[in-house]
Amino acid sequence: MRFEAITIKDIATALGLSTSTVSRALRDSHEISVETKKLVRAYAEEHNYRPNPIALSLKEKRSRSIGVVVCEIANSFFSQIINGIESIAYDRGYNVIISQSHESYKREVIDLNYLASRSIDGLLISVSMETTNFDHLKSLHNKGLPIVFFDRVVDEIDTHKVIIDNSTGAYNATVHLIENGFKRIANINISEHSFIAQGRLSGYKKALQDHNVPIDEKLIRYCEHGGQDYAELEREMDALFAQKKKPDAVFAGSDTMTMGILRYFKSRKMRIPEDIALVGFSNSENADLLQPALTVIKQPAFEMGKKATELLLKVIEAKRPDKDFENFVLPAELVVRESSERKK
Amino acid sequence: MRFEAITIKDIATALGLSTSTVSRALRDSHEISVETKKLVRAYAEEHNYRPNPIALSLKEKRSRSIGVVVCEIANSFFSQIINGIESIAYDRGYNVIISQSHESYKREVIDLNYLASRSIDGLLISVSMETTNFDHLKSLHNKGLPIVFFDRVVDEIDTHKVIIDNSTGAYNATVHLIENGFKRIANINISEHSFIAQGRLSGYKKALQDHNVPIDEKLIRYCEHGGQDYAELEREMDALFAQKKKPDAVFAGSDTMTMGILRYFKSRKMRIPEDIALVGFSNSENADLLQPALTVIKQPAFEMGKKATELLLKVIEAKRPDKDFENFVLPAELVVRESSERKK
DNA sequence: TATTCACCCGATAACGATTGCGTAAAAAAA
DNA sequence: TTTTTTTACGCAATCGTTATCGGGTGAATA
Repeated sequence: MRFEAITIKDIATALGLSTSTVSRALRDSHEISVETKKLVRAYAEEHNYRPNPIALSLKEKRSRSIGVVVCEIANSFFSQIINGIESIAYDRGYNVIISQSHESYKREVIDLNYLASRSIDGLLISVSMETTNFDHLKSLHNKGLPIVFFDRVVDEIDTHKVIIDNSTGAYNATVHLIENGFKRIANINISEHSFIAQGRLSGYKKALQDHNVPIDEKLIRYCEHGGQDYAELEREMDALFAQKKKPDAVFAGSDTMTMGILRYFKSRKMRIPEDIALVGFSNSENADLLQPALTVIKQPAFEMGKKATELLLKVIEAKRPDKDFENFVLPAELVVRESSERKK
Repeated sequence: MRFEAITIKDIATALGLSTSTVSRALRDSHEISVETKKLVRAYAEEHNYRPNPIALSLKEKRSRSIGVVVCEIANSFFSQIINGIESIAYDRGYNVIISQSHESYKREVIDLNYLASRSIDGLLISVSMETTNFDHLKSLHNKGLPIVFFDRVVDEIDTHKVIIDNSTGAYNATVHLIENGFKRIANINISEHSFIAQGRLSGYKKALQDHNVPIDEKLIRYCEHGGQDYAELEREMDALFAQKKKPDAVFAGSDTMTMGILRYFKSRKMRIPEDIALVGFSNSENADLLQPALTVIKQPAFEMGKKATELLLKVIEAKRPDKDFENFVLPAELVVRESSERKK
């Protein structure tokens, strides 16, 4: 079952012209007479002619499509980013091919191979949490594939990057907890190796230092898989609460983990914020409807997608390689709700 | 900045062969000698040769990509469906181009034009809530584009369809409310014209009839835009509660509306389920974390995406058109939680 | 009258890969 | 030895489009 469309050749034979003439007429070349143009345009319009993008791609050596790799699209933060990406790509005539790594390094490598073989013009990627070796990305980058990193970026590759100000976001959240009277603030973070976790950890530590709260390394824990796997999160939480000096607040380092921790507390009948306060990174639209309404650090995901795409298209459409790369930093916003209410 | 890959021609000149020989060697043709094959394969391997999919598409008149149109990807139900779609498409070597209609008819038409111009091999679509005229779809279908509908299907177009058993889902939810002692059960539904709303409404009515609860048309309301726009939902809810005989339970017809209604109740300080019970269609992963934990009708979204994709690929890859179309119906599952607890 | 331009258009090659057909050389059969 | 067959490869067309080059016609200029 195939779906056949009208071609320039069809128009040419129908009107007794050559394909070159038809092509030029449609592109409004000055070397075609006004009558011929009219004739061709009318026929094309009538038969709903659309240039074959595949033929164009082959000729122009560009596919007008960009690849996107994220860990998971069923995650508010990333689906909002994708909305931002699509909003720009769509306007500029690019289509977007989305792949999910599901936080697996292996899957990320496969995804990239696949995208490269689909001859994408450029790549937008937020690397998986498992990824510590970046050779697959370096190799593509060296071959000249335009790449823009967003959110989880790779320091060692020199290109545009769009990130959240993780450090300030974490700082503000931690300060907020300190000011509300919490003393033992735990930090459950994503993979220790990740760029994101490092920023968030530094903001957390700086806030404690600035307020003369001692840093207790036992209150800092990491989930290598970012809490995609609830069992992993549960293990880390159990370890955290098995300690003698228990935390009175938890600051969570990702959307999935924030929800997972909330689930953990509820299952253990821990009252929030009376027994334990909770603040976390989250872009859920419904954080205000949760029990309790959650204090979150919200990230400008849509803007991030937009900005990353704009930068990528700039590189793709640049006549000559530009070595002047941007490191664009977007602010995170603290939204205060019940889950971090002042200790009585 | 362009990203150049090795071609068959490069291999041919490097080895002093013709492109035909190289092509045949790579496809393991019997008319190429064993040594030549070895030579070519080794060179291709070493230089990481990948056939150019665009050139193949042009030759084979197929793009190995399928278009997907949904209203919104930042919606658990649809992002889970997309996960299902990708899981199959990926394995079969197809890539997926996703477009969002944002529940706008106009945008849906633009999306389809765009996808058609990108020469997709097939289309998976859940039509927008605004869409009542299906000419844009009929036209593509008549031109031979393989289409499979999912969730929000179009009756008048004869092709494969994958739907949820909306009627039974709604029936079970309504019966559950009746059995828990609720008497005046309102139904807030999506656009009245939609296939989905009709199924859900019929299940709702049947449940009332089977239990001798009178049907009160004043308790049935529709949101044309499906609650994407909170103001619209608010207007309908205000109208519902402005009545003398107020409802004691609400059954909501979509994910967005369920969340919107919960927000509405909370903002009016209405207690759930004491003042008003709530049950709704929702695929949110976190319905159990809400206040109160929400009784939902959960749909097998991932399965739906898988099934629809399998059917589409069957049509695309069929040698000859098959007129025997499936109407695949998936069950919805009622998950009981606090928001519909028995009246004291 | 001869030359020079515009003007308008067609033929051809190219993008990368596949494929039917043709053919030289080697091997097998007569 | 001659003829036939087999082996192993190259040529060229094709998919749809555009860029380059070249050419014919008629009018304006020398």
